[in-house]
Amino acid sequence: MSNRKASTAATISDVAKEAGVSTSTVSYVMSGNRPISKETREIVEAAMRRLKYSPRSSARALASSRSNVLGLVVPLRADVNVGVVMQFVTAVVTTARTFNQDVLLLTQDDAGSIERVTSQSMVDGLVMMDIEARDPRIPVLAKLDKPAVLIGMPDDPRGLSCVDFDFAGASRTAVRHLAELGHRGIAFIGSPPASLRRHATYADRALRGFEEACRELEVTDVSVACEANSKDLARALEKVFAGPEAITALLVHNEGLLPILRENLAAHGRSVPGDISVVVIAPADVATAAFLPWTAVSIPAMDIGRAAVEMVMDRLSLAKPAELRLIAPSLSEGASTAAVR
Amino acid sequence: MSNRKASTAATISDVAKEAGVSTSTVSYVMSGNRPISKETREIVEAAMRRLKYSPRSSARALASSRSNVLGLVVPLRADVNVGVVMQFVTAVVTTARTFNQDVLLLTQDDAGSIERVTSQSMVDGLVMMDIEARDPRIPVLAKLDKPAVLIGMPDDPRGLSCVDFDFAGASRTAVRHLAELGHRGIAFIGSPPASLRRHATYADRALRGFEEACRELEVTDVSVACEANSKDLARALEKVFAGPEAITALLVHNEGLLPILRENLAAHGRSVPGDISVVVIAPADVATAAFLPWTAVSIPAMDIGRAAVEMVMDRLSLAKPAELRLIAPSLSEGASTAAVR
DNA sequence: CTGTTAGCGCGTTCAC
DNA sequence: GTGAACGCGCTAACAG
Repeated sequence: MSNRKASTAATISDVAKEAGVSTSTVSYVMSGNRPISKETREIVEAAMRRLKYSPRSSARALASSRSNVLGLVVPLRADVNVGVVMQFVTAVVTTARTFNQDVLLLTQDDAGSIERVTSQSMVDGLVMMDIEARDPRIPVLAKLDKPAVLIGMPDDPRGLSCVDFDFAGASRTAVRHLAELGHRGIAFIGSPPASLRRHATYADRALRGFEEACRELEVTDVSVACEANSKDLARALEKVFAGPEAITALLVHNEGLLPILRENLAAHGRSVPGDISVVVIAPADVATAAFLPWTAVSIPAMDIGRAAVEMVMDRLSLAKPAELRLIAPSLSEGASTAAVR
Repeated sequence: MSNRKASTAATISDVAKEAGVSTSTVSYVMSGNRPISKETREIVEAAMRRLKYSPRSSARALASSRSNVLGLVVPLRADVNVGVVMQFVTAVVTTARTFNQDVLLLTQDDAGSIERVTSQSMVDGLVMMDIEARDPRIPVLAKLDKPAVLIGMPDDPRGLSCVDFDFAGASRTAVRHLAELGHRGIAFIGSPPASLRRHATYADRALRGFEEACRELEVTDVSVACEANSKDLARALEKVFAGPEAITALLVHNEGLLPILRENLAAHGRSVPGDISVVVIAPADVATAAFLPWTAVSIPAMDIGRAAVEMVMDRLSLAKPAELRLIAPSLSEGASTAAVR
């Protein structure tokens, strides 16, 4: 019986003694790696409960060469959107728990953290956010013996798994929707200049998709990068409306502008959607939380984060080969688009 | 010499062989727990480099009963500000690295995650954000054998270490500043109702500090909770300005409102600071990133996060007793306050 | 002082 | 269902 002073945490051999079996039996009960008779299993489980046993993760990791931890590299750049980042992080952590994995948080600027956690076997795999077109970390990751999944689509994935929202398709969907409403001049208000300069893949691809769609549909297009503040938005709109083109619609790919967009358009004498239609590319909750919901192509942060974790786990457990996955866009109509008049 | 095919990662005994010493010597070279002659040390270090040795963290953790990982519990509530959360997270991760610790990310809603990671010894200590006045997790934490630090000040810390910004003092500082400018009617626009309802300690304390300061200084006060969106802000301002009191200043403790505050005040026919003075309680970068910088009592997220980690490490390494630490507020004048006219 | 020997920490898994 | 080797690094005790 349980007559021990739990002065120190119970170990597997404490449980074995308490249950009157060997430690290997206890281990097999926990892992299920071998069939154990129902009676024995119940005795062991009761002993574990009585001793409040829980295995030391370090011992387990040492013996099994598995940490059950995933590394997640998050960006801390001023030009990325904290809201979107948090959504991804939440999705990754939540999904990881589903696979009985925990998440170690690594920051972009902590150079060498990737090598560190992987060479010390602190993590079984990695998920990386905010990938650039020619990201210098990709060769590093490709050499590792641990699976890595990129959230983003670099030019050359080097055999790494990648998953991302189809930002180009999102732009195309938005342009097509606006074109069908009769708009023949559309402006793209995009990511901050910094994001474009470093070729963050979401920024690049949304812009390219926009330009291609406009060319195909013979729509006049303007595009302008914009920081997430009122001052820069004013400058951007200035540029958009000062041009010779008659702009009657906007595609906005910059979540931080949404709270101030309507007012700034009003300052230019344009009401939404009466004078100008607006489609945004943003997480669904942000798009609908506005005073009037925006017509939006939503960034499915949860789906992307989930897919990223699934892909790491696939490579880990099933030794699946690398894959590229793009998540299809879908447009939901809000109160910010109307037929051109 | 290094004539081994690095088919599998090097271990400490590989290094020992390569250097012609015993494994304990290698260990002491790494830990510095005992003096090693310069020559030996250099031989060992060279061997480590040649074999690209890095110790398995699980083996190290098993032997030393230290994981070198801190758990960080972050809130994912809709009513907390993602920007502030990210700042804390960044501060905690950055500071943790300073102590050679990594950070495991736990989410609030993952019930039992605290017990799980501590009973499995996955973490050496915990940092918890978003504490409520009578937080149900506090008794749980107090029973653990791992040190925990709360970011927030609960009613009864039960011997846990706590650190927070002095929100009450922040409100007092702001009210005093406004009173000195001659304002005799001040409105407090606070956290979302949800935060107040669950008594998030920052929300409660900022409000209480405001009310006390107004009473002391004999200033007329109104206070209203507010969600971070335009619609609710409109309602809140309605309430503030419809009352019988002559309100000439606002104290805003809700970061999410800042991008839309100026426009909404304009809609009420009030310009800042001509008709109404505004002080905000917000992270410094948010307050200064606005079109015109706000007069602000800044939330020093970096300082708080750093202090939290330092306090966990103190308790871990130095076995220091629990302490309560409040970080003093300081007001920086921006372009949103002026003498009453 | 400097280096070594030996045992430990705790699960996992293969051979019987 | 069990015994025992194993994974890998730490450190107390001991020897030169």
